[in-house]
Parts: sequence; structure tokens; C-alpha cells
Amino acid sequence: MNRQQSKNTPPHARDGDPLQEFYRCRLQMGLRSSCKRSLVVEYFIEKDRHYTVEELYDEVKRVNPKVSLSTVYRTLKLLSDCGLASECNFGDGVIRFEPVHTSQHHDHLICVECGKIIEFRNDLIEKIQEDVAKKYTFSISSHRMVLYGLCDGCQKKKRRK
Amino acid sequence: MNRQQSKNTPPHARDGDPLQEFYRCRLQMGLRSSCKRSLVVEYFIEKDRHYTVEELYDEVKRVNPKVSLSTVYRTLKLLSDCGLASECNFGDGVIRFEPVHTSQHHDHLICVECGKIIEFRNDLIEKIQEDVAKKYTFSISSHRMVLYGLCDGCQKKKRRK
DNA sequence: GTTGCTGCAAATGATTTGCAAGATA
DNA sequence: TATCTTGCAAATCATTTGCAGCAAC
Repeated sequence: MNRQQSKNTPPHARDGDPLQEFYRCRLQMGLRSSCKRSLVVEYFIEKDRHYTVEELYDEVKRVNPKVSLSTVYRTLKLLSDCGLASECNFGDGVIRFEPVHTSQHHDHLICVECGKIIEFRNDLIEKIQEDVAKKYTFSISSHRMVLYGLCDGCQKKKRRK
Repeated sequence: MNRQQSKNTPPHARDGDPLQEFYRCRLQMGLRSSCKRSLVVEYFIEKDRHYTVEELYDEVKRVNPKVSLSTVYRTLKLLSDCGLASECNFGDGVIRFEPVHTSQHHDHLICVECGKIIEFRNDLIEKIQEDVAKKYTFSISSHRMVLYGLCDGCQKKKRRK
């Protein structure tokens, strides 16, 4: 948690820091502070990766082995409810959670070899939405796009063989 | 099964008809012909919809109530193995199967109100793939795109309220 | 002291599998 | 007859939940 922000920022401050936001939600929802839940929340937000429940559990357990799988499930559910995490489904049968950045919408690029996940933005998507909306008389509100391929590193590895 | 094709088309003929293709696979895999499996296969291919296992089961059961859920699961698995069905995951937690058309790749447009699913094609997607590939040094092999919104009918219904 | 948090074990729900009986080649 | 197909019940797997004990307020 490498932030400079003063500790006594009022809980209603929406400053874009997900942790602050979580504390705000926590108070608003009448939740208590607990070291296990905080560990999960802070770990998840700081690492800023696309975790499966199991992966997050495994890593958090290394820090505090007493954290249970239930707690990880419950905490991720909580974060989703607060709008600070969202489920990602890339169609591989595995559900992942990503921290919700207050920033803009993005899509995903996945390496089919090593599983690396990269977030990207591309404005042409809006053009596609327009085209399709016009053609089918839909009013489009959102989209999900995933590109699959080989990352730089994995391409190089393949070439060496 | 409204086709004009001769019944004795050799099993190796790849004529693009999914049913013929299935019979070919069936022979190749040493499977037997059974009325229940055929019912599931033919119903699935003829209806050409995005079914969940349960939906397909419910409908097939109306035709032949003796078909079991296991058989539907097994048959859809079989069709996937033959490359004649593919799993669709639109991120709503429900897995659907769609018949694989020998035709070109497509993406999906989903009405968030009534659940209607439309397949579409848009060539701008290739441009996006190029852009993103260049930016992240990826070599992209495939993609999935889903647009969510309101279909024509549901927009009208909303307007009437 | 009241109420939230936690781990555990049990429940759930979707899917898969073992097996014995029936069907097809 | 040999082997595939099927329904059923049991197994599996990820996720959720009930509950009793512990912890925060």
C-alpha cells in the first residue's frame, strides 16, 4: 500500500483509490474491520491481477495460512458488491476476478500459451457497435471482447524450437 | 431434415450439411445409430439455436420423454468432439451450445431484456486485431466479441411504458 | 453484550461417470 | 455374440451456507 494519502481522509471521499473506496463501503455497510478480510482485499487490489479464487487463496495463504477458502470467496463477493471487483469470464471455463479501476472500460488480450492477460483499449470498437446497432436496430449498451494469441515471449520461444 | 441430397452419399463426403457430417463422424468413430441420440442431434441441428443443456433437454423430452439428461449431455459432448457444436459462454454464468456452421466465423449480439441472440459479422474486427497485435507484439489467432443491448422489440416495449 | 467475522462441515447445483440392462451390428 | 448406448444413481467439482465460537464495536 504505497500511498502518500493522509490516513484520515473522510470515508465519503471518492478519490479513486480502491482501498479508500473499500473502507468507505465497509463503513457504509456496517461491516467490521478484520485482519483476514483486509489481507485478502489489500492483496487483491495491490497485485492488480486477474485472479481465480483458488489462485488468490493459495497466495494469501502463504501470508496468513489461517485464512480459509470461504473467506476468500466471501471477500471477493463483497468486493463485487462494492463495485471494486468484477468477474471475468474468458470462455475457458475458469472464472477470474479483476479489480475495477475507476478508469475507463477495457478489453482483454490473452496469451494462449502462458496465460498472460493484458488489458487494452481500442476506439474502433465504438464504430463496430454503431454498425451493428444500425444493421440490427439494437441499442447497444456494452460489450466484451477477448483476443487470443501468442505473446511476444511465447512467439520467441516457439521460433527457437 | 429438409434436404434433397441422395441418401447414399458416401460418408467421407464433406458437403457442408451438418447431419451428413455427423453420420460421417459416427461411422469413423465406430458409433452406433440410436434413435435417442439421433433425436438430440437432429433437433439441435435443425433448430439452429443457442441452447443450454437444460433447454435442449426440456424440448427433446417433449418429443421423446424417455431421453435422459445424461444422454443430452453425452450427445452434446459428442457433437463438440466432432466439431459440430461449440460451447458459447456469454459471461452470464450459463453455458450454451451452438451448432457450428461450416460457414465463416461470427460474433454475438445479445438482448439483455429478452435474451435473444443474434450472430453478426463485422470486418472492422480484423483492423482491431492488427492494431492491438502491433501495439503489444502479439500474434492474434482468434477472438470473441459479444455486444449487449436492447433489441428492436424490447426498445419499443420500453418506449410504450 | 450485541452483532459481525471465520472456519468447518454440510448443502447445493451443474456436470460426469460407473454400472447393469437393453439395443445394434 | 461383442460392443455400443442408455438411464439411474452415485461421484465429482466449484461454490455457498448454517452454525458455533471468536472478535470487534
